[in-house]
Amino acid sequence: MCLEVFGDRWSLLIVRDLMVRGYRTFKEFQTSGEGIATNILADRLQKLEAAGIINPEPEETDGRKINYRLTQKGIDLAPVLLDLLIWGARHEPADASCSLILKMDKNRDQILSEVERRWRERDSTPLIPSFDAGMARQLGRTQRHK
Amino acid sequence: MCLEVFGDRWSLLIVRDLMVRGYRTFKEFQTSGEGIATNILADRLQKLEAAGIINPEPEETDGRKINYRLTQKGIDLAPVLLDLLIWGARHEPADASCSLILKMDKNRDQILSEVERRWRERDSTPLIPSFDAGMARQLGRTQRHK
DNA sequence: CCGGATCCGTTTCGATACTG
DNA sequence: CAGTATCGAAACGGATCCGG
Repeated sequence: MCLEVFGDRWSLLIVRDLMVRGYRTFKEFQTSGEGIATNILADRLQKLEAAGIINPEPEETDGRKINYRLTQKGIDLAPVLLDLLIWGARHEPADASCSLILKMDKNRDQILSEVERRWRERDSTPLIPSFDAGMARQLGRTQRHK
Repeated sequence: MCLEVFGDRWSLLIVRDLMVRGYRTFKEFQTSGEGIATNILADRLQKLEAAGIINPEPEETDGRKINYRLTQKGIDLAPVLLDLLIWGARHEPADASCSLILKMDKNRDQILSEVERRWRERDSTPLIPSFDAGMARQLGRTQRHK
């Protein structure tokens, strides 16, 4: 079942940050600005691992550090996220990045293969900025208290 | 933000049942087999309405009955669900319907326009059975107690 | 009957503090 | 840095009640 990923407020954000931004470590997620609590973060990382979506690999140079990385199954979520992004752009009040995102609908396949290439080659340079911006807006925390 | 839909265990199931199966009424969702509590169901229907994803319209012949229906914004979620389904089929242990679903990847556009046509013409006949089966397997409740 | 609303016990979440 | 421990807050689930 995929309700470990969807049906949860954080898992999708983690996947996004791994895929679109170049996040790798516990710390990066923690200070991501979304304000996830450490225990929840730890729990979600575990569950995503159990679901075969991410994989923790100790860094070679420094055994203490752990680098989380999407598995093939994880990177295969890219089409879902991209469609979600397009959906949001289409129905959100107009905004600068929306027209850019809607253009992405046209080169859908091209963008997806670019995402996959980056993942395969461990290329962590920032992805298309409007992709990131759109994702942030679309999936951003809903600021629920104070 | 779209976290009213994703980031919740039930909303996506409701959208699925509206889109793929022909569900329309409170009762149908309630007895859907997923075992949603009536208060939660009422709450989610309200929230989906507030998000502009569904629309309640009283039936003409019988004012008591209410028919819930996806809005344009709601039916536009079809690509996301379809990709989610394909993702699940690709990574779930092989199963009869998987190969069918993977074929859907090829006629993605065709299937999406068929879904939209059904919605536009209020055609509630069952959709491609393997679509439904896949969705049920993919999004089905995780049987969490007893 | 249908579409909820209300009450209440239980489970899960989340913020903060703390630890190896 | 990468997590546990704790504990109050919120969400959930079951049962029951209610208006049309």
